[in-house]
This record gives sequence, structure tokens and C-alpha cells, in this order.
Amino acid sequence: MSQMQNVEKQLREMILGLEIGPGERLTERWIESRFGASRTPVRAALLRLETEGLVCRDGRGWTVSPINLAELEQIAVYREAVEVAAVKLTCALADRSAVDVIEAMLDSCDAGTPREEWHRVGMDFHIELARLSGNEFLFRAIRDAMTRLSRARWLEVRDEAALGRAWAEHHAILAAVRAGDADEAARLLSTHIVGSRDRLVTSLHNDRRGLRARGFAVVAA
Amino acid sequence: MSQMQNVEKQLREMILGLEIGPGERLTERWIESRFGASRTPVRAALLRLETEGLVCRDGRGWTVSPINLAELEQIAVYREAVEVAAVKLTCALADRSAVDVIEAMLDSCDAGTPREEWHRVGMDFHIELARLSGNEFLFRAIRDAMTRLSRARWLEVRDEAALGRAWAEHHAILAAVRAGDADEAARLLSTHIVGSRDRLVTSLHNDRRGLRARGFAVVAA
DNA sequence: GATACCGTTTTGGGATACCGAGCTGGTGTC
DNA sequence: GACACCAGCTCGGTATCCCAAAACGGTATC
Repeated sequence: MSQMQNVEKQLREMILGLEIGPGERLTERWIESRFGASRTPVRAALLRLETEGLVCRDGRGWTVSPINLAELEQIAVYREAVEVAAVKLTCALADRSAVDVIEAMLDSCDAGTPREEWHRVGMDFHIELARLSGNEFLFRAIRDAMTRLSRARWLEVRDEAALGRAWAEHHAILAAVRAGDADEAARLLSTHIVGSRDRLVTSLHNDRRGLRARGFAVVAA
Repeated sequence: MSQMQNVEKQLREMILGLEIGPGERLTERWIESRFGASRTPVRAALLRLETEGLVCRDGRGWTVSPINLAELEQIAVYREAVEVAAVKLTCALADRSAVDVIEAMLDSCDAGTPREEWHRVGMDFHIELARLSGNEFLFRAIRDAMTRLSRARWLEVRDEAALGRAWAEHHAILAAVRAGDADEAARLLSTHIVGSRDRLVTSLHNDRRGLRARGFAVVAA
């Protein structure tokens, strides 16, 4: 693997894993020494992460993108449009057996599963569901949107009940897709996304002082 | 303006203006000498253009992305989802007077307007309409999609009648938005996008030999 | 005449040196 | 004590150099 991909991957993981907090300043030289690469691959990695929205320019320097509540709300609207379109396409497919793989993915999470895994599977559900549509642009749009949402979802305070509800909604969506009921799948998915957004934004809004106390920049809606 | 932005802008214009043909090989050293910049900003510009889909990696090198008919069809589906969502949002706005600006933009084209201008306004119609939604993600999605479509739309053989029909559809969409009729606007926009895609793909498919003879790589659907 | 082999050249990937702008901290003046 | 100013440092932007791998071309052999 090239140095650029290496730096990009590791830096992305550090940002998504909140090892570097939202709003934190980054210098190319720090990344250079941190990952043992020279500035050329570091700069390339930063440029790519910038297009993913994980880092942004701060005047002349680089900053880990803050958590932006207004952005989260806009992404939800975007997701709703794109995911609903994707799931409708999928419902129109002759062979929808691939939903079984996604269902198995959901079922792989149980009481003993670590929180990281729940988080990852919760995102992959939407990404893989979008992939089934066969439309590369819808897929990429959702994958990128989920990447942007990743840190916020990780910070969200989710109780057991909320997680259970999300999983039930995921299962219901898959059932509708399996039945080929596009309207029902779209309705369920739409409701799920809006509900998730409300819980997410509410949770982060309530927690914003605590988050800021942890050094995380949170921009209000 | 920095060298990187300079190279990025000029190279984008050369690619979109077909001064460098789809499928053509690019070397960093050629770009370097062509624009009088060193390889660092050249590489940065290539990385950005790669995310726009205008250039792609070809093994170890760079290639101007070919015209891909399958991609054009997928983009149309993506556009339909995103643009319809955007226009529905716009219809729900209290103040929709900004449609007048877009209408004026359309009306600025007449018989004496050069083809480049028609082409640009035809794209900007969709981009500016999306911007009205106020959703940054919907806007960027459509702007980027139109960028990817730009070269194909330029190559399309469009007769006077087709242009007139497109303009009439644009006006009809604006009228529906002005009236706040979201369903009608969505229906008109959807029809417009599907119709445009059919004409575009058909035109390029019929012309593919001529295009290849001009040195343009065209990948079949 | 075709093909296999080897040296040369080209190319992208990476490392590093240099520059100028901007920030910082310390000092001197009022 | 406050503020203005300046030196030094830091940082991104750029240019350039090196390297290994791949592409190219020529030659020798069959």
C-alpha cells in the first residue's frame, strides 16, 4: 500500500475514532512525524480527506471538521432523497436475495457485541442497502454521507431501547424490500432517517456543553 | 490565486472544453510544463479533478475520463432523486422569488447567443434551481453531477427543436415552482431529466463511431 | 521474420530544501 | 503598566531531486 493511502487510512481512522477531536488543528508536519511519511503523501491524504468533509481549511491551515448540527440536519434530508431512491430501485430488481446478507449482518449483533461493532453495522446497513440498487452514484452518495455522520453517531448517547428500535426498523425495511413493496420500504426508510436525525440532533444539542468540555467543537444548528 | 487552484481551474477547463479528449493520457510532467507549475500543485490538482470524475487513474498513470454511457444513465437516476428532492424543498419555501433570477437567466439566451452560452445556461439552470433549496448537499450533488455530464452534453447533437423543448420544459418547471405546486414541479422535472437522458444517450450512441474517430474514448452502456 | 532479452528512458511516488506569509513572544518606549 | 514594534519561529506552498517500476526500443538469436 502506498504511503498516501496509508496516511489517508490511518488519519481517517483517527478522526472518525475521535482520537483527534472535532475542531482540532492539524499541521502537515505533525502528521508527517506521526506517521513517518513525508509531506508529499501527507498533503495528498489531506486533500482527499477534505473532499470527504473530515478535515477543512482554516485560513492557511488544516482543522478537523467540527460537528455541525445544521449540517447533520441537511445531510438527513439528502440521505432521505438518495436512500429512498436507492431502495425503490432495489425493490424493482428481480433478484433481491442479497437482502439476506444484510439481514445476517444485522443479526450478527447481540448483547455481547461491542459498541464499535453496533456502530459499524448500523452504518453498513444503509451503505450495503444502497449498494444493492446497483447505482454507483446513489451508493457513493450514501457511503460518503454516512462517513460524515459517523462521528456524530458515535457521540450520540443511545440507550438500549433506541438501539432496539433502530434494529427493528432496519428489519422492517428489509422485509418490505424482500416483499418488493417499494412504497412501504420507502415510507419506513424515510421515517427511520427522520427519526434518527431527530434523536441524533437532540442528543448532541443536549450534550453540547459536555462535548465542548471534552474539547470537541460543536457548531449549533 | 495559488498555483494549485490555477492548474486545477485551467486543466478542468481544458478537459470540459474537450481541448484534451476523453480517454487521453496525461502525464504530470506534461501538465507541469504546460502550465508552468511544478509537480506539487499539479499533483494536488489531479487529486481534486479525480474526485470530480474528470480524470481517473490508469494503472500507474492518469487518463482523462472517457465518456461512459452507462455512467450517464446512472447519473440521470441520481439526478432525478436529488433534483426532485431539491425542487420539492424549494416549493415549500415561503419566498420563492429567486426563481425570477433563474427565469431571467434562461431568457438571456436568444437566437444570437453562442452555443457555449446555451450550454452553460442549460447546466446552470439545474444548478441554481438546486441552490434555491438551501440544502448544501443537494446543491453540491447536482453541481457535481452536471460537471460530470458537461462534456457529454457538449458532444450531443442537439437540433433547434430539442433546445426549444428543453427551454420550454425549464420554463414550465419554474412556473410550477413559482406556484408552489411541488408535485407538478417534481413531475415536470422528472420527465425533463429522463427525456434529456434518453436524447443524450441515444445521440452519443449513434455518434460513437464519429466520436471515436475524433479520438474520444466512448465506453458503451 | 518473429521473438526473447536487455539497456535506456519515462513516469509516478516520495523526500527534501527553500520561500514568504503569519503568528508569537519578548523588549523597549511612552 | 500598556502598547507598539521587531526578531525568530512555524507553517503551508512550491520547486526540485532521487528512486524504483514500468514502458519502450533496439539487438541478437533462432
